[in-house]
Amino acid sequence: MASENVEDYLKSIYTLQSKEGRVTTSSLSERLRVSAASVSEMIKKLADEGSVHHTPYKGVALTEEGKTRAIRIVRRHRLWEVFLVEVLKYEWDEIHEEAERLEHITSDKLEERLDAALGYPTKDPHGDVIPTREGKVVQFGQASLASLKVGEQCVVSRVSDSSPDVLKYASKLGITLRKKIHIREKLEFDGSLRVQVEGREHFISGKLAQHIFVEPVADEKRRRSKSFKRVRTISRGKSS
Amino acid sequence: MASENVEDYLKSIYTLQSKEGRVTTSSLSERLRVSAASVSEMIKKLADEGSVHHTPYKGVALTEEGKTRAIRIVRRHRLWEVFLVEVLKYEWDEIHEEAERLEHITSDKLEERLDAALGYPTKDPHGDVIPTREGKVVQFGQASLASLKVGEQCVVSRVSDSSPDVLKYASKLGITLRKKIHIREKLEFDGSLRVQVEGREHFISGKLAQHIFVEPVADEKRRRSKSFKRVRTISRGKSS
DNA sequence: TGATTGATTTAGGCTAGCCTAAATATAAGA
DNA sequence: TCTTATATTTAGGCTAGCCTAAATCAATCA
Repeated sequence: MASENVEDYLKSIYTLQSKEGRVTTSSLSERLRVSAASVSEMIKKLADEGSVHHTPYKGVALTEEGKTRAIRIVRRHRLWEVFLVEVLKYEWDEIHEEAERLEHITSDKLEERLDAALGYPTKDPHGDVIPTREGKVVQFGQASLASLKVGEQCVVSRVSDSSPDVLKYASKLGITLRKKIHIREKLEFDGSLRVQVEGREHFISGKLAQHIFVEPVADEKRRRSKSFKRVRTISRGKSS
Repeated sequence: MASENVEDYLKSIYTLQSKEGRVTTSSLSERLRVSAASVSEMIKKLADEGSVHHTPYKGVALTEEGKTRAIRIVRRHRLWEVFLVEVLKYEWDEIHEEAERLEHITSDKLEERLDAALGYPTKDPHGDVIPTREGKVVQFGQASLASLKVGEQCVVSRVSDSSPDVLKYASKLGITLRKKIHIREKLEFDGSLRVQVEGREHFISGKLAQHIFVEPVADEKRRRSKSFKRVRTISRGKSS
């Protein structure tokens, strides 16, 4: 496979592409903590090898091949995260760095065996979907907790893994996957919330609420029948 | 920690030191498949940072610090090997390469958790001793199968992991850890043996016999007492 | 429109490790 | 002892990725 550095670029491009649409030299520079000049060089290299399309001064986009490679790395990352939590008893805020290293040295066989040993999980410990080996990413629509109104109830389906501190704090409040949340109060001017989780009440800033994603409370029976948005499959075609 | 390359050098020096005593530029060059010139450069670097003693034109030896680091890597390598066999169901001839990569990206915490999850194993799947976290390597004396005489019996305690082919062949003959072997015949001129294992007889070359290490047959009773609370399969609470 | 500003790319350098070829040290044999 | 063969080291180069500084492009605003 490719070098670790190349893999990191591909993965970052993939993530930024899904999250923001456009991927620029500077966004990559910031994300990878590398100078814009270095990014520019690497982009040229990636374009030469056919992993990205590059329009100078405009931005990059993954080619089909680049996207496939990126998704594969994301898959490995998330499988390792499941392993770290389920088998090695890590907390969900401790796993990112470890998975970041493990993903790059994972052979096809190792990926396969790990997947099997874990029971073919479909989500990582933060609730992010684990792409299939074929590169299919089945993303269920999710609403941010920040979008709910007073009186509504919901169930936590994902917490953004962008910051370990957020994760740590969320779990301290009892906000972990599959927990039920009631919105008790909402301050419109700053988006902050008073919520109830497991019988306890907490105040949550609008900022934090944006990192927490939820689904409607479902009956045990027909759990998957509803979601706030449409179920959607991001496959090889368009992202986001 | 150090770079992957430095770690590989330290580990190789450690292994060669244990096996042959003296460690030369050329032996490292051969083992690491790198030119002698490159080895010479790296040795200078390692000497400068205090990991090895170097007498130009004579050879290298690990300092205490270098040895500690090398043993730590060996420990990680062997823990991963146990993991690959016990948890991911690899065969013992498939694990070396994977462990070779995993060992370099293993944080202290990961090492600790892995060790715990595996039930603090003391030997890897080939029978090699796993150094403790403090760097203690408890090596029990072992005789090579090649040193036994006709009529003797023994129990397999280790099989050299220097070649996957040897491992594969050995397991095909039923020669795996803790198996009992009877020496039925020995040809002195080439050291080859006729042995009985699990009721079947096989011919074994002297060369192969040198890769198989054995202990005297022990009482059934005493052997059982080892703790076996290892993770053999992964049982998980919830699978998202 | 044309100047300014910010983003991007190019130029020129650095390091870690690798290489081959050349120089040098040791050891072994005449 | 002297010569020769072999092992080791040094010299000089290469690549991948990183950097800063300088040059260039594009987009916006006067």
